[in-house]
Amino acid sequence: MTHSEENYIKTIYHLTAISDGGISTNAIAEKMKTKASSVTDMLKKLAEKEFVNYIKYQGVSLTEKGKLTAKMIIRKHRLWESFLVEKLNFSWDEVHDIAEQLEHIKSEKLINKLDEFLNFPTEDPHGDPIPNAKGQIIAIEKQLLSELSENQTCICVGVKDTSSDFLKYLDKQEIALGSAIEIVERELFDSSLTIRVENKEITISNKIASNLYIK
Amino acid sequence: MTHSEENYIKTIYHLTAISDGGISTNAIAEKMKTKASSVTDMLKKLAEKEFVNYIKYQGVSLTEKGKLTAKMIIRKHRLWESFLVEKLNFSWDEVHDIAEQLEHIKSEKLINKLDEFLNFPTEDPHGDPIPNAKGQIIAIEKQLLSELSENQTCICVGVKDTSSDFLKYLDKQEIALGSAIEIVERELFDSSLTIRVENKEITISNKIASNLYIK
DNA sequence: ATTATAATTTAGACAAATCTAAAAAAATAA
DNA sequence: TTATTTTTTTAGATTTGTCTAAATTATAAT
Repeated sequence: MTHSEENYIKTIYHLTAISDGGISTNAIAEKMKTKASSVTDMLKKLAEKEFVNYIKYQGVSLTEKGKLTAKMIIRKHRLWESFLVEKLNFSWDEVHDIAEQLEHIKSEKLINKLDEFLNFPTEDPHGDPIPNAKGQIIAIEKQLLSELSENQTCICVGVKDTSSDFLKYLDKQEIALGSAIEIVERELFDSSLTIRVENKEITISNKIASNLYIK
Repeated sequence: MTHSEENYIKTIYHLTAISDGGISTNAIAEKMKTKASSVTDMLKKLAEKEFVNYIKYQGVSLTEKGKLTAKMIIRKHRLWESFLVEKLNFSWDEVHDIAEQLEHIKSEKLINKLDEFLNFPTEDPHGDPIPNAKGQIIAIEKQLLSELSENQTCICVGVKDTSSDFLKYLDKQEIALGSAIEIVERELFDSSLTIRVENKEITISNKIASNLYIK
């Protein structure tokens, strides 16, 4: 498994989660910032190695072997992110790029010892579930803040968008995983929300609210 | 800097420590288990990038830039080895291969935070010095056990050979960094030593004694 | 000093991962 | 249904790091 092969498999896995049916060559190319022709080449190789089901012009999907491989890469990525935040005191907007590198380190023993060292966390610093050593994912129940109505209260359990800009905005507003949020008012015109967090009232746009997972 | 370039620079650095003058193409090829022609190709590239001084047929040496690069790679390698042993409870014979991968992770911030997390260690699990953030190496005074005479006592501070076989042998004999060792008898015929470690008397060959650093 | 051997470099080839440009197939619109 | 546009694939080139085999240079031996 090369780094490149692993990156393709991971990308296909993530794209599968948000769209049904075969994943298109272009969708992969766009996500990976590469050219469609490069994607076609790689899909042939991954099909040859039985990580994907691929039929020309008809998109691609992961085989069981491919899915397990993807989940193990994601497990590594999220465990390393947890390590960086929990143990090395990185902030949650800094860890993605480093974890992108660390996820390719090859050693089953390492990742299982890291898991133990971190006390078998079930979610990473962004609230995303961490697959266990068998590749199983126990997803917690969650919904978007934008789906709640006035006067309801909830706990922030994750973010949908994980861009640095969004995460820094949340830091500024003192919204973190575990924060208690109460919906004070919903504006009908633009669906913006006035919420109470940490005893402060702030107004957030619908775009913000629809990128915050709560329960 | 590619992984391959980093590996060549590291190898040249290590070979420089044990031999004077220019490092030969063949020496590098042997150490890296590759072919001399591949080494020649890479030396040209490294010279182009000013990591090495290279004159055809006359061997190679690191420039100041190359030396600093080498030391930063070694810093990463040894800090990760320390992490694996201290925090993840790996034994000292298991960490080399994993650290070979981890040493290529690119993030200055990561390595400095790791350094801090480990409390700025000065030696790795094999007793080798860890270069600091500026690339400075503070080497501790040490000599080989084989150089000591009868009745002298000392403390084990490192190993010269770091092969898994040797380290496992030491584990079996309960010799670790920090162990107090007393020379009970030296056999003239083969220079083997009878030593007292952890209140046990054992006999070790000269080969063992000349791979143990003590002070 | 000449010859033989060893070390090193060059030349040319290959695999992996990428790209551009052109061709082919599929999807969409008229 | 035909034409146009978009998507996808192919063909051929490029870069990186490697290799083998041949040529060159250096070293050692007689």
